[in-house]
Order: sequence, then structure tokens, then C-alpha cells
Amino acid sequence: MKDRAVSEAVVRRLLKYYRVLNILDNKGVDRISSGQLGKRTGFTASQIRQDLNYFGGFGQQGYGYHIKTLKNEISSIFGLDRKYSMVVIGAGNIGQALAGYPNFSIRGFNISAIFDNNPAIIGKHLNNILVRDISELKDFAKENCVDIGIIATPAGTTEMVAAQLKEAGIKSILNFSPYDLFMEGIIVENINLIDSLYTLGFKMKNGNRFKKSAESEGIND
Amino acid sequence: MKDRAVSEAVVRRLLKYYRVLNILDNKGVDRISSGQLGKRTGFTASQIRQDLNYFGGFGQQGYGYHIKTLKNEISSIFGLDRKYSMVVIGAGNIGQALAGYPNFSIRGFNISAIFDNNPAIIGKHLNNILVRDISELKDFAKENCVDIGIIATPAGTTEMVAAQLKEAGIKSILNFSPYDLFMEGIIVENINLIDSLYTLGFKMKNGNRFKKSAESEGIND
DNA sequence: TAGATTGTTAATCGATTAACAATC
DNA sequence: TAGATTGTTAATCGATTAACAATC
Repeated sequence: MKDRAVSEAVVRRLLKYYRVLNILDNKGVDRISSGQLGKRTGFTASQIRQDLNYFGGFGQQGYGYHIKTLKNEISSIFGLDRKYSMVVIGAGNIGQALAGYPNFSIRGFNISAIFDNNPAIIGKHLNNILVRDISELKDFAKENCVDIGIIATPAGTTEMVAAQLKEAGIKSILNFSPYDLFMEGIIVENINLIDSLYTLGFKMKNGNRFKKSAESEGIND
Repeated sequence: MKDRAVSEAVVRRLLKYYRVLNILDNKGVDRISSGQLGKRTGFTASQIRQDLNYFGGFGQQGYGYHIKTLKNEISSIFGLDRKYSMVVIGAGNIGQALAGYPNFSIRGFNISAIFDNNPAIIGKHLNNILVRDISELKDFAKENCVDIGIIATPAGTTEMVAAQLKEAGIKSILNFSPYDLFMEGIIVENINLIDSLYTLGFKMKNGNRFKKSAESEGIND
């Protein structure tokens, strides 16, 4: 039951469950059944039970799931019960936007520094975060136990920047360049905005041919 | 063979094929087999032939695929042989970054206006794009045949903004808020940065348990 | 022609759904 | 206890891979 490998799909669904659990918990709701959670998220009750049982039996027959408990279990599975230190590489448009984006630090993902190679901006602050010289990356990462590097540099620099992040001992990368990055020995999430626009283009032209995935009755409120 | 519904996975793979084809075309390469394309993208030759045959028989036995032809076919499938007009809602950090992001307009996705409700910023220009009052959205969208609305507003406004975009006759939405949007009658792509960070968290903690998907030997250069 | 490689059908694999005994 | 709902196994469905005749 436990310790089986899980797919990307399972991970994404767990995050949806987690979001619903938080909303309900904030509303003071105590318990939920897989059926109710299914209605909220658009997945089947059966799939939800399967997903949760990759990690453990968090429910109780006849009762369902205790929301606070399940929330904490998922939180712990994802490692959300701690803080993460991040650095942004590239103090351009995207780097600046991320520095000012409040939703990261709220959730414990803090940007501790921004790095660039442009002397005109090095030494300045963006939203109280110092812009440092890229040459200081390695020392800074070691001293500050940086977990995540965010790549927000112009096209053509991605591989080189990724190599520097790996060299600095950073464990994972959030990559915003429209270049699909794969690198041995470091975890990568690619956020490819161009692909997202192209996908919209596809759906606008081929809407009818597209296999819809689960749609909830609204998991937010 | 044709007209079958395709899954999100197929769409994402087609985009990878398209990227490789562009690179090879720029290098002056004429033809490629499904086997070679497989090596470049990390998918099996069989899967590539299956994917392409959802849309038509673009290859030739004994030869493979003519790169320019296949590139144009995919381009046409995705509707990339035309320009798109986009508006950004929200002139905050993300909105500003998008306005200055060169990779959209290069590929024919142009931001024609930014909308906000803050009088302090309405009337200003961001990267030569005028910030307009949100109340002008509907008229502007109709007059300028806006295709895509990008939501870059603070948390809590997403549903309302999406409704306004739909009301303005806009066909699709790129949503940057950490709120999963579903809305009848309008196409939505959610870019959930929080989910991406959480997924990194999961992989850092459970790396070994994660089912890896196809990794190429490097599709870029 | 012979070799290569497609398009397509059949086989396999994995993921989702259904069923149900266990039990709170 | 009776009803509800889990955890888990079995059945189904869909997607990926393999095989191969067609043919350039």
C-alpha cells in the first residue's frame, strides 16, 4: 500500500484536496467523506481514496476523514511544515515581479536574494531584497541553505544558470524560461508560458476535439 | 484516424515536437524520422507516429517527415499562423512583468492593453502599453477583437474578473492567480505558481517515490 | 530493387473506477 | 445495532508500445 511510486497526476490531485481542506478547515468544518471531497474537486470518491492510500490510511470507516488531520498529513507529505529559502536569478521583468509577489512568502517560500550580472542593478533593493552579483551565488547559497533557485534570465542562458545553481548545491529549480530544462541531479519544474499560450490557441481552434479533464463544481470560495 | 478527441498529454507533446522541428529547420535540416524525433524528445517513435496521425498522415514511408511541412502542419493545428490580441487585467507586479516580456509578441501574441481599477496608474504606459480603466474593457475588447485575457489581479478577484472577460466576448483566459478557475463557456489555462513550488517540495522530500516522465537527451540547442 | 520508415491494428501496460468486506 | 464509509482488491478503461503490412 505504501511506498509505491506516484505519478505527477496524483501529486496535482493531492494539492487540490489540500486546498479544499484548508478552505473547509477555515470555515470550521470538521470532517469530510471521499464522496463529498469528490464533489468539490471533480474527482471520483474512489480515486481520492486510492490517492490517499498511497501514503497511508488517514480515514475512518463510517466517518470519513478528519479535516485537520488529513490537512496536516498532506502538508507533511509535501514538506509544507517548514520554510524554504529561494533565490531568483535575473533581476529583469519576471525577477522583479517575483520579488514583489506576496503569495510565496505567505506560504513559507521566501526569496532571500536576487542575482544578476548587470552592475547597474547590483546593490539595489527590490522589495527589500538585495540584488547581488551572480559571482556570489555559490557562497551565498551554502551559507544560507538555499533550497530553490528560480531562473528568470533571458533566453539562451538557461542551461548555464542551471549549472551554476546545481554547482552551488541548490536542490531544485523553478524555470521560467521558454526552454525546457532537464538536468541530472537537480529537480526541475518548468513553467513554460509560451506553451500555455499555444495550448490556448489549440483549444480555441480545436475546442470540440479536446478531452476535458475533471471539472469541479468549484473548489474555491 | 482523424477527428478523434485528443488529450492534454498529446497537445503538450506536439508542442515539444514543434520546438524541435523549429530548431532543426533553422539549422537547415530537411527531414526527420519518428525515431530521430523520439531520441530528441524522449518519447517513443511509436507514440510520435500515433500523435501525428490524430491529425493526418504527414510522413512518407521510407523517408520520414519533411521538417518544413510538418512544422507548418503543427503550426496550423495550433493556430500559430495568425496573430492574437491579448489584454492584461491588473497592472501590478505580474501585469508589469508580462507587459515587458518580449517572448509573447515575438510569437504573435500581442498585449494590446492593460486594465486596472487604480486611478493612480490608469493613463500611464507600461512598455508603451496604455493602462486603461477596467470599465472600458468591454468596449475595447469588442473594437479590438481581443482573443485572450490574462488575469494578473490580487487574490479574491479572479472569478469576478473572469466573468468580466467572458462578458466582454473574450474567448480564453490565462489565469495567474493561485485560484483554480473553471468557467463554462470560456477556455482557461491556470498557471498556479504555488502548486509548482509545492510540487518541488514534494519532489525534494519524495524524490525516490516519484514516477519520472520521459526525459529527452536535450531538445533545445 | 532493397532498405527504410510510415500509418495503423493489435497487445500491453498503467491508471481509473467499481465493488465489497471490514469496521467505526 | 444499523448506517456509513473506509481501505483494498478486482474490473474496466484509456493510453502507450509493439508489430507489421504497405509503400516510398
